[in-house]
Amino acid sequence: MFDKVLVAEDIDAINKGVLSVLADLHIKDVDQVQYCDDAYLKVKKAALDNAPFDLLITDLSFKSDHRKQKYSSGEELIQVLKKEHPNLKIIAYSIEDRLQKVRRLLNDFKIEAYVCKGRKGLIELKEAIAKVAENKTYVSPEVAHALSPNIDLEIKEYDLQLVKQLSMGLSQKEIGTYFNSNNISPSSLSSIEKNINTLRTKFKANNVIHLVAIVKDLGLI
Amino acid sequence: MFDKVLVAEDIDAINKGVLSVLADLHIKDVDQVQYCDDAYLKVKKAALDNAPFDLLITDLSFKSDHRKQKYSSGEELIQVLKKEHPNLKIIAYSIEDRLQKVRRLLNDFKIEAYVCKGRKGLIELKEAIAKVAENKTYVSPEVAHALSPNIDLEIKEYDLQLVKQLSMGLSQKEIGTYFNSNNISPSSLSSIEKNINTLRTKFKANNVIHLVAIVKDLGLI
DNA sequence: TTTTGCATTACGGAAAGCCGTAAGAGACTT
DNA sequence: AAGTCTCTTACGGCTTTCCGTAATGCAAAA
Repeated sequence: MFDKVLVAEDIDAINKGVLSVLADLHIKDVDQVQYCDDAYLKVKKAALDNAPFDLLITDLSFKSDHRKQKYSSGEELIQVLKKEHPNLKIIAYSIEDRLQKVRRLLNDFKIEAYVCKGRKGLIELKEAIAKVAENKTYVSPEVAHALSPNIDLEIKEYDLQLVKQLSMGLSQKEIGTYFNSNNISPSSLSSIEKNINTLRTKFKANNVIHLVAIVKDLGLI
Repeated sequence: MFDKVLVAEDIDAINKGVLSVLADLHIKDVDQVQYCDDAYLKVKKAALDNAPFDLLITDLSFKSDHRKQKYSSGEELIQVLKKEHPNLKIIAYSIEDRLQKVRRLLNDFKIEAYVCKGRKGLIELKEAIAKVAENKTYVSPEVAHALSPNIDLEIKEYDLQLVKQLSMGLSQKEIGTYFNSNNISPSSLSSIEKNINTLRTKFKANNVIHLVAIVKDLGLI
């Protein structure tokens, strides 16, 4: 089991819940922060002191407040820590259940576990900690299928860009010139029209406004 | 202080945090549910048994899962409980910090306190419980200015309807006939165009897509 | 090389949306 | 009663979007 664990989570109530789980597991050396930057600093400091953390349990989204932060999201924190401290194991503990995000964290950032905050989140978290301690990985059942290779419901990066630009108020012509100057292809008005049309039927949207609303509701942008 | 308290909150970690606060306050009789419907039933049952709850602490949004629910949000729960059990005091405990929502809960639904989940949420919750026990109200500092009378940034119900219909994919002409058949005035295409235009400048949107995206981001629809 | 398939681009007519102007309707003042 | 102000509606020209068709380019298959 782990000796030294850091918990990064802004909401104090959740923090308390996570700490209780660690207490259940008889992990003595537990530290806790409410800002990403603090997490980064604590990890750095512990490594310098030759007493590094074994495990980081972190939220993904942190409320912003008066304190200016270098790292404002758990994802940024994870990315930098995984690079600078590859031995640190990381469990993401988040309300987010979007498959694409889960996939990126697991496949690209190589985190050890992904646990969804939910009705049984703490139970799953406990299980995740045990698995990770055995050098295994863990993913909450709600999002476990994120890893199955045959999901084609995902929206491609290009389409995401497209809808995002639309949501930011650009006309289709403007998007074309924007894509063109940023070497994003295809960039012709015609292709953009065509792609938007495909997305519209894919998402069963009556028009572009509807499309953007749907995609926003799905949390894709 | 309160004798019998019910906590409605889907995420177990937060639930745990809230319960620890109630334990700190030496409140013995505490019950806890993870679904709105369960909260409703427990309150009903307790009232029938002549042992009603004094206080309900409830989240506003609940994750939906396999269990079909009659009440799917804390707001619906609050609305019905305040009507059927006017003596039950209610504290909303939510991540939501939109002023309009806070106002509606406090002014229209007459809840006793509104606490934002945040870095000091539990401390504020403790304070809120104490205040409410003294028949006072409490509002978290982050959203306290929701009650100040001079906020004119609010969007009127008509405009809300308008943007909502747009986000649902109706054309402006369709919205006109819809408004007409539902006795919402004005309903002419021209007026709808005009109102949309006003909203666009108000929210500094380049076009209607942009407008809907902005309004959705603000959580107004 | 030729063929085939797919993605990209071009174009043009129809529909929807944008915007300015102006006419009608209702309420309130003088 | 006439005037004023505001909200609503109507209309016309212009732009953007929509959608079908067709041409071009490119790469894998034959």
